[in-house]
Amino acid sequence: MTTLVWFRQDLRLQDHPALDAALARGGAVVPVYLHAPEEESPWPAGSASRWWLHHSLAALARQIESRGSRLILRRPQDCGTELLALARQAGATRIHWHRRYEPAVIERDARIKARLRAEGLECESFNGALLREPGAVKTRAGAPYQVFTPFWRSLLALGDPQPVLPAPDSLPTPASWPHSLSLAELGLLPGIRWDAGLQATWKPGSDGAHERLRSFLARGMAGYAEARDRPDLEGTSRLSPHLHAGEISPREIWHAVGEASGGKGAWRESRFLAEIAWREFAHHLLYHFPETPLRPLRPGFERIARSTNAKALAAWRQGRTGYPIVDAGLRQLWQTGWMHNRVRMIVASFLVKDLLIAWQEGARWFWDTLVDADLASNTLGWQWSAGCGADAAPYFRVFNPVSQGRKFDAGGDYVRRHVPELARLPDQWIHEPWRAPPEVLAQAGIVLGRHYPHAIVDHGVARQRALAALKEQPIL
DNA sequence: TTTTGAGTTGTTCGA
DNA sequence: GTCGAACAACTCAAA
Repeated sequence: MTTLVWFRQDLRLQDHPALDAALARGGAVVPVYLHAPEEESPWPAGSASRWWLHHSLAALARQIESRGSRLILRRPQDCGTELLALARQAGATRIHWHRRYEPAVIERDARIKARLRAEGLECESFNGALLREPGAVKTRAGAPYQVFTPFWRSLLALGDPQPVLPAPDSLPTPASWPHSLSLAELGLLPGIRWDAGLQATWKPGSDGAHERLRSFLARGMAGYAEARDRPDLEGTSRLSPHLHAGEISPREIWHAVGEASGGKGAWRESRFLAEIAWREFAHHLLYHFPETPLRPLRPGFERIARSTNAKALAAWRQGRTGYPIVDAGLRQLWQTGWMHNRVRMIVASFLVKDLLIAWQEGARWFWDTLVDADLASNTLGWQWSAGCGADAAPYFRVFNPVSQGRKFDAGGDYVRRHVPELARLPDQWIHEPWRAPPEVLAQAGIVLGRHYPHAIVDHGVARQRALAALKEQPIL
């Protein structure tokens, strides 16, 4: 009896319930990955995500091969048809996969499952991505939570997630293998090789994920709550792209935190696991409010007048707004496919409030450029910043890019790293070069408007404009 | 059903 | 320099 294991956002062998269940039944296993971006419209993986996916698949294929098996790659228009064909070619009677929670994917998977069953195949899906699935965490009234804190308390009350499943030592192979494309034939890598910065920053794959987790836990959790807000430090785990690709599971992280703390103290309530819980919360919200990637959770916000200033949007994307911390963030994103969380909030506030541009524009840009682009987390983050989502920031909370820079990048290291033309500016002026005395600018080799742009808006003016625009809207 | 306390991440102003 | 209040009103979740 042969089982197809359809790998999706679960590119790992450890803690893999779909694979584990296939092995438990005995018989051969055929590991399959299908690249079908048309079926994920309107959110097919962006360029940075595809780069990650390429390398993550390479890592997974190596792991599978080291266990005497193969990863079959295909590039179908229609996954249902392809799975059916693969099952026939491999003599498989069962198909296993892990559930995903994006609206278009849920719909597609339901269609596929019905079709495969109608064709006489056994189909089973599992939870491989979340501590608790949507539906497991509900208010007493049975409704989905829309506020994080009670959600988190409720999640904690459910206790520890199930123990981590070990990776198998070997994978039993079928009598004959279906044909596989080469990884290059999936066409995931960019035509123009802009990916040097990504290559230098990341190690996609399960091994890379576990190295990150190990070094993060070794630094200790004591200073995390403060260090995580400092873009100039290595204070965060940087596990987000690994989690998105499923190279590591949240259950593994949960239990690893417990072990690292020796099971002592309030490790379950730690700030770090709360961040893992935010990821869960984002998935719950996406599941229960599937229209939110495109529309505000709070409908009153749809009527807010928004600018369509293409030049301002382009300046924001390119990191040429004239606000150093904003530009540093957007350039870090462009170069490394990632941006520090604190800076994500700063650039989001700047786009949505200072420039009055729709949050959806920011979400789209992040979608294409982030290696951790995740529909649930990206949607939650942008709606939170725009003030139109769950647990949203109040409308009058407008980040000041200068004071945020001073507070969280006091020494200017982060700005200097990503905006090298400002590198010689003293700390005092690094976050507001327009206020530096002319001789200081000259000494730093900067002519504003030539080496570094003038600020595209005056934050004081922009803040007042944003407050007025948001205030005058009747928020139903 | 109604009430009540609370809600990740801020800024500015004036005492 | 420091501190508290104001910046709104709404919605959620539980009692």
